[in-house]
Amino acid sequence: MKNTLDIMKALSDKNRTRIVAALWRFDELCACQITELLQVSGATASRHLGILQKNGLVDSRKDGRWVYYRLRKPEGSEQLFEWLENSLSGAEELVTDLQALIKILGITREDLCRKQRGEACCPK
Amino acid sequence: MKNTLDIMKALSDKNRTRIVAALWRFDELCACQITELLQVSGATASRHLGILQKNGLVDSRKDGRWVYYRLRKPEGSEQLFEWLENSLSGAEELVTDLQALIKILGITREDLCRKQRGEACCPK
DNA sequence: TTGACATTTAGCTAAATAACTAAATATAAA
DNA sequence: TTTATATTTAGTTATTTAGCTAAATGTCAA
Repeated sequence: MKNTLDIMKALSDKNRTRIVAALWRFDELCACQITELLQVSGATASRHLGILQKNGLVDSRKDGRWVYYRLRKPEGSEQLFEWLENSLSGAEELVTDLQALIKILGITREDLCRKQRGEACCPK
Repeated sequence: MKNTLDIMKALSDKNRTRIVAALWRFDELCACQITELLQVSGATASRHLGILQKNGLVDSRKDGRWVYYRLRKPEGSEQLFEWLENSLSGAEELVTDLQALIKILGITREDLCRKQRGEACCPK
């Protein structure tokens, strides 16, 4: 029972659902791209990713200084994700996120991270 | 998106999930029976029922002094509930709840409510 | 009409959680 | 090796939420 509740709790936060939805569209995203998408501090993004990972909803892969995340549907959660995907289809926030992600992916990771430190540098 | 998150939030509380599971077994239960099952104050049970109702997960029917609740699956939530039912099947807490409910349903509502006021009166 | 009583609402407290900043860790480049 | 930097962890604060008690509401029965 605890596990069931934990999975729902992990998914019932707006920022974490936005992460999941982003990973539906783009197979793999790095922490800094997700930080940029959510417009929160890196530490906050990291915590949300940690909660998703702890509950088996994402996997991470370290590549040098970057950590990449991708979705992982826990055993037996197919129906939950089908519902979630249907239920969220067309959600305004996620359409906006998709557009933002396209821009974010057009920036090199180096520039993106520089941007996050506040040094003006990137194409808008 | 808000509605999707609200439904998951409503379901990711242990006591509220116990209410939903109880209503899977027994079509209709009154507030005092749910209060007895959860072993919380009447006000707390009422609040949980209110949250479920606000999010369209239960319906209520008033009969004199008693209010009866039954499940209502919101449009398009079939997969969510299928997952929830599978995911919770065999959960220890719910097996215990089922046994408790059988006893609770064996007590008249009058005695039950007297029991809740602390006056020793009921068969254990 | 009055009193009893099931349920809900209001107001409070304690615990959980999301956000931040700063420090720690780990990797790459100079 | 030293410096820069991507991510995580620690520590703090603010918000949310679950629980309680007490008061309010609505219904039944005397």
